[in-house]
This record gives sequence, structure tokens and C-alpha cells, in this order.
Amino acid sequence: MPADAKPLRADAARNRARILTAGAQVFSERGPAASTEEVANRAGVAIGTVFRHFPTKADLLRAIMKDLLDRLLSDVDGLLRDSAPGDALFAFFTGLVAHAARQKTVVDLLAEAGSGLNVPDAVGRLERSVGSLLEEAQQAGTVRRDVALPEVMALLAAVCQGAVQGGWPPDLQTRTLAVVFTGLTPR
Amino acid sequence: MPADAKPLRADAARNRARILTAGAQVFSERGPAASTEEVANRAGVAIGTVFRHFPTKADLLRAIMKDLLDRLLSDVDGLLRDSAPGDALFAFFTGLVAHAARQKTVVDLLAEAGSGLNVPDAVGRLERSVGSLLEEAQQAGTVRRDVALPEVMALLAAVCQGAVQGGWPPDLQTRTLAVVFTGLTPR
DNA sequence: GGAGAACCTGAGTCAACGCTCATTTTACCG
DNA sequence: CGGTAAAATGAGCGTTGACTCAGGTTCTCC
Repeated sequence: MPADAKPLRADAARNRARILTAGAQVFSERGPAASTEEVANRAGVAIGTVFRHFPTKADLLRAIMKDLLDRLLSDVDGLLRDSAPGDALFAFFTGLVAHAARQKTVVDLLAEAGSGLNVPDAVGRLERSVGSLLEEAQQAGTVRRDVALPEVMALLAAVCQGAVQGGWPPDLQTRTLAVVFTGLTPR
Repeated sequence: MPADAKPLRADAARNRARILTAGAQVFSERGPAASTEEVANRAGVAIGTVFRHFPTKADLLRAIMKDLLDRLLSDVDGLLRDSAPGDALFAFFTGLVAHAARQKTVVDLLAEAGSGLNVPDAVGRLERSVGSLLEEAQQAGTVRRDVALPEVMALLAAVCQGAVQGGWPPDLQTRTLAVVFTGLTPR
């Protein structure tokens, strides 16, 4: 990893940031099919500027998702530090679903294969983090020992997907998660 | 419901059927973004013919989904008749997920809101059918009494979504469903 | 078998979108 | 300041995909 090759000019850095946040908004609302021009408009720059920073629409999406991923991973760290031992996994799960219900981009991240992009090792990094949450929960006796990482990741992705596409209201989110959590808890 | 207004000419009926099955294939493989022209090619007709039968791409998608829905509902009837009492819900659940993993269209049906179409009362009809499965399962003591229809529908949609987007292999499907079923079963 | 309506065909229209590039503007350094 | 390279601009290109329509083909019914 070459530490960010060249320092950007002041205006360039500002515009890059604007494009990134505008893109996060637009793609969250309209899905990944939203046009690059709309991102440019919302960012208050010309289309050419967007393409100068991200030569391809896919590059733009990748960059946005990488930001999102970094934020999620630091959430996991915070949760491991702050939650009651064993509850961190459930807290992360709940938080991610609530977040996804408003930020479609989360779903695209989890569905990487579907979206055709590939954020460098996104699933790998997320998997490792969720893995540590799972392990901690199992050691604390909050989660059954015979469930493994793949199905936890699968459920995470599935429930986020569902929450987004179906526009679940908060109470449906909690009721659905209750079933899943019951399924994960030892009897 | 005006009983199919006018009888189609022989060739028209044949082409309509061809377009419908070709469309089901194409949209299953490539997703709803696949081009209408590809459907026409696979059906062996000209584009104009597709648009004569379905004035809009959305109309075509709706028609395909209605077909699919009808088949699913008759599956439910069969299951209610043939399965061990109380197991029909689980059987339908498992079958639908396996089906979805190969037929993306199932997902679009469940995600109706997301796809922007609306098959006439699709969710309503499916909900009523799954509702009877649920009620039967609860009466048989196979499913907890404090879970309600909305979260069951939500889980159904979510797991199907996940299975499609993530391309879950069969064993991951069963392991994931195991967690969900445990969550639904009384302790 | 023949008239006429229903149907099929496929080149073509139009709009949307990803992306380019010649020109102009702006930040930075001495 | 003035010079220069980095950055921004936005009209425009090429492509793709939904949809149309004038003209040819096929079914149907007497």
C-alpha cells in the first residue's frame, strides 16, 4: 500500500470529499443505477470533475463502499469495547439492519457479488470482524456453539437486504430480529 | 375480472407463451435489467411482437411474476394436503429458498416494492397462503404462538433475497434455515 | 379459395447514460 | 505578482435500450 502517492490541491481535496458524500446520498436513495450526472449536480461540480477523480462509475461506487466499510469496522471495535460481554454481536446486528434500512449502500456492500464491483477484500475484512464478535458471544454463552460464521454472515446479509427492499418499519425489524436471535441463543 | 376478453389467434397465443417462458429464463439469469430484445431473440420473435403482447417492459415483468405467483400458490395447496401436519410451513420455506437460488424472479416478486412494478395484489395473495400455513403450524405446536405473519413474511423474503444475491450453496441454505427454524420453534 | 382482420417484422426514433477533451479557471511556488 | 501545472468545466460523442410504425404475412371464417 503506497501511502497516498500525492497530496491533492486544496480545491481538489474538497471536491473529492463533496463527490463522495453526494454519491453516498444519491446511491442510497436511488440505488446503484442512479446516474453519475446526478451525483455531480448534488455535489455542485461538473461531470468532468467526477470522472477526473473516479475514472469509472464503478471506481466511484468502490470508493464509497470502502468508506462505508471502514466506518462499519470501527463500529465493531467500539462495540467490542463498550457492550456487555456476549451482546456485541446482537448489538452490531441490530445496528446494521437499522442502518441498512436507510442506507441502501450497505446492502450493495454485503451483496458485493451481485453488484459486480469488488471492494478490495470487503467481505474478508467484514467476515473477520464479525467472526470475532461471534467468537466472543459463544465464549460468553450468548450464542450456540454449533452455529458457524457463514450462516451468521448469510443471515446478516439477508436481513439487511430484506429490510431495505421491503422498507421494514422499526417494529418489524425488531420482531424479525427477535426470531433470528432466538435461533442463535442456546436453549 | 372480465374472463379473458378475447380469444387469441393460434399463432398469437403460441408466441405469447414463448415470450413468457423466454422472459422468465432471461430475467432469471440476467436480472430485471436484461433487455427486451434478448427476450425477443430467445423467444424467436421480433421485438415488435413482444411489445404487441406487452405494451411495456413493466407489463411483461408483471405477467411473468403473475405466472410465478400462481404456481407458488398451488404449491402451497399441495403442501397443505401432503405434508405432515405442522411441517408444511417449513417445507414451503425450504422449497422457496432453493427455488429462489436458481430463479432470481422469485426475489423480485417478494421485493415488489423495490422493483417498482406491482403485480395485482401479489403480496396479499401470498400472505394469505403463508398465513394459513403459519396458523396450521401453530395449531400443531410446531411454531411458537407469539410469532406473527409479518415477521414470517419478512424472513421469507429476506432469506430468499440473500440466497440469490449471495449465491448460497445448498448446505449454507440448510444451515441458515436451521437457525431461522430454531427461532420459530417453541422451546 | 378468397377477403379481411389480426398479427408479425425489423429498421428506425428518441432519450438516457457513461465517458472524453479542448478550453478556461484556480491554487501554489518563487 | 507572474508563471505554470493541476484542476474544473460542459458541450458533445458513441452506445444502449425502450418503444413505434409502415408494410408484409398468416390465420380464420364463410
